[in-house]
Amino acid sequence: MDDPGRMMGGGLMPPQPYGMTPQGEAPPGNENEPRKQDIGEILQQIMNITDQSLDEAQARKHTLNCHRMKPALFSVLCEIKEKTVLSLRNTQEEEPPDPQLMRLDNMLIAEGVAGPEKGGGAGAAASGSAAAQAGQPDNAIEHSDYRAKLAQIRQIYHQELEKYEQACNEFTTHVMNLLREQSRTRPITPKEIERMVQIIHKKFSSIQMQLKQSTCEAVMILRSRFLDARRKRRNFSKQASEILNEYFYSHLSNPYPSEEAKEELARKCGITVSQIASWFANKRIRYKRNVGQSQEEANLYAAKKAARSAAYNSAPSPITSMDSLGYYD
DNA sequence: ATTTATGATTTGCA
DNA sequence: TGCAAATCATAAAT
Repeated sequence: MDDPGRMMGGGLMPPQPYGMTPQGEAPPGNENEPRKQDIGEILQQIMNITDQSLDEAQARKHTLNCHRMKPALFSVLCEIKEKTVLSLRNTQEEEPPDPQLMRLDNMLIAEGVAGPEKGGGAGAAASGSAAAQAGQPDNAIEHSDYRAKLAQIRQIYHQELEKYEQACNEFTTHVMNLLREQSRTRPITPKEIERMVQIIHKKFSSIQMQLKQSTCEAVMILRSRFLDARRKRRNFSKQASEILNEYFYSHLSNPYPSEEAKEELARKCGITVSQIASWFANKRIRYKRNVGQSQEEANLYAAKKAARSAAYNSAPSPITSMDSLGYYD
């Protein structure tokens, strides 16, 4: 008999399935190659995106977004980010209020530039009341001039500030849109967007600080120009000159007002006692220099005084005290 | 642009 | 310290 076993044995030889690989380790090299290539390509496209025209870029973006590898790329980026974000964690610094900026802000408010719009400024009001004992057209004129200039500065300041504010907002929304759009392609947390916004604001606020700086400078210059006595001399008001001249020509024989008289004149003219003294010193020396020419003026004021005396005699005015010194001559 | 008027400062005197 | 005189600096007029 035959040997079925043999047959069996031979027959049992497992058939070699050609071309049939055990599943699993099949084409790792085979498919990895094109994937790498894809990513490189995609990255290249991303890099090039800024060089392209808008329409083109739009189209490319679209194809990128629809690319079958996009989710993979996204997750890779996520992974990378996961690793690096830890190192970025602590870059979250508290925003310390800049002392310099606060100084500028305080000053602008104090000067009435940054504060309430039509308040007129506390400083101006204070100095105004300090000098408001007697009606003083002189100071009032100077003050209104000062106020006008200050208002001008304030207007420009607010104008510029608003401009910056607007530009900042515009830029911020622009960047936010950009980031939001990019967040479809790469992972961006809201925190990051917030941080970016903060950075932008910081940049713009530094520009604003420059504005505040120069505004402060302008205010300082304005102050020194108007409020410093010596810098820019201002003539006394017509009224003050009248009063002084009347006194001078009424006391031509002895044009040396006493301390009390000086105070009275200072009060009436709205200037200081030392200014009165200075005025009389100048007047005396300049009168003496050319008595002839001053004679006309002397007559003028003598006539005025006479007229005033007559007016007083018929209807006494509420003005009192030292004024009566002008009566005799 | 130049001159004059005028308020402020400086100097020296008593 | 208060003043005269000279001088400075700027506003106002020419």
